Amino acid sequence: MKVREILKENKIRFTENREKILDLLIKVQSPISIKDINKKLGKSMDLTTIYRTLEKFTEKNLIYKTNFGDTENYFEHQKTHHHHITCKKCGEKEEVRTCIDKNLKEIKSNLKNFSYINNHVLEFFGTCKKCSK
Amino acid sequence: MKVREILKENKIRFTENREKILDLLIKVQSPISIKDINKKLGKSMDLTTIYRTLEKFTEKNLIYKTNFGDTENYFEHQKTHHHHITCKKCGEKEEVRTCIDKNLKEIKSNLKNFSYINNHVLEFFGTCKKCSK
DNA sequence: TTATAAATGCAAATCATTTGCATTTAACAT
DNA sequence: ATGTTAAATGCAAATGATTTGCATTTATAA
Repeated sequence: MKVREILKENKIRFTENREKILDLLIKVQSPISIKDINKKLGKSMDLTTIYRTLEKFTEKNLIYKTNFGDTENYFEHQKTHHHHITCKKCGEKEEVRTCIDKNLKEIKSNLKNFSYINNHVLEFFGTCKKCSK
Repeated sequence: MKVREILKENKIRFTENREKILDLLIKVQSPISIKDINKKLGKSMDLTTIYRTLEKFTEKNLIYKTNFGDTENYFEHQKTHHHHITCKKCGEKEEVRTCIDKNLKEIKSNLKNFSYINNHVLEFFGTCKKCSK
């Protein structure tokens, strides 16, 4: 699906900047920081715009916003929902196809003060094989 | 168990500051920000010390470090492992006793480049009943 | 009791993120 | 096609959490 349509479906006004950013995220298919988005786009737009755009995409659940324990946040477009495990020593990452979704119904039914779950952030941390030698 | 023993077990040198911080976290049993720790301790120690202490406790898995989508990080001592759901509108929180632990073996067995999982961060977001009226 | 590595406090620096505001632009109605 | 208007953008400056360097203090083990 074209970015133009995705934005329309989600009631997000189409702009060149948003197209560039979403195109990039769809292509990359892995978590990327604001700084790196900026670099990859040849610093063609203001950092502020990137911040605001990603915030909007995240609100609409178009992308997954996460954090790997370091200072900056990461954003990812996911064709299929998944999470990651990050090596605490070298930062290497691997996809984790978890099945927490299977538990969602049960989790929901146990909630007292919430009517529904919008999204969740799940990250694993460990030591990769290289670093544990 | 006394803080003194906990620290010893985890090979963390005992100090008055660490005792105060861990005592507080054990008492509170809910996520608390650095600022609030500072307040609750009557600003009796430097913020830097709190940062460094919490980092150390987190490394040793004595406490759970997390983030609820806002600017600051939160730290929690958990008698029984759990997570939270946070209302996107008002920030209200509720405990979520998830069963992701049940999935850990399966997750581990699917990892290619990791020898083990050290810890995980899981947070849910949604709308609380009050706010969804 | 002493030696020593580690912890602390303080001040200053860092760095991701946010804000205000003037300007530009996409979307929609005319 | 054009004008209107709310929303998006860029820029500069502010914010605020977190980190760093360094001199001083303190807990631990010989």
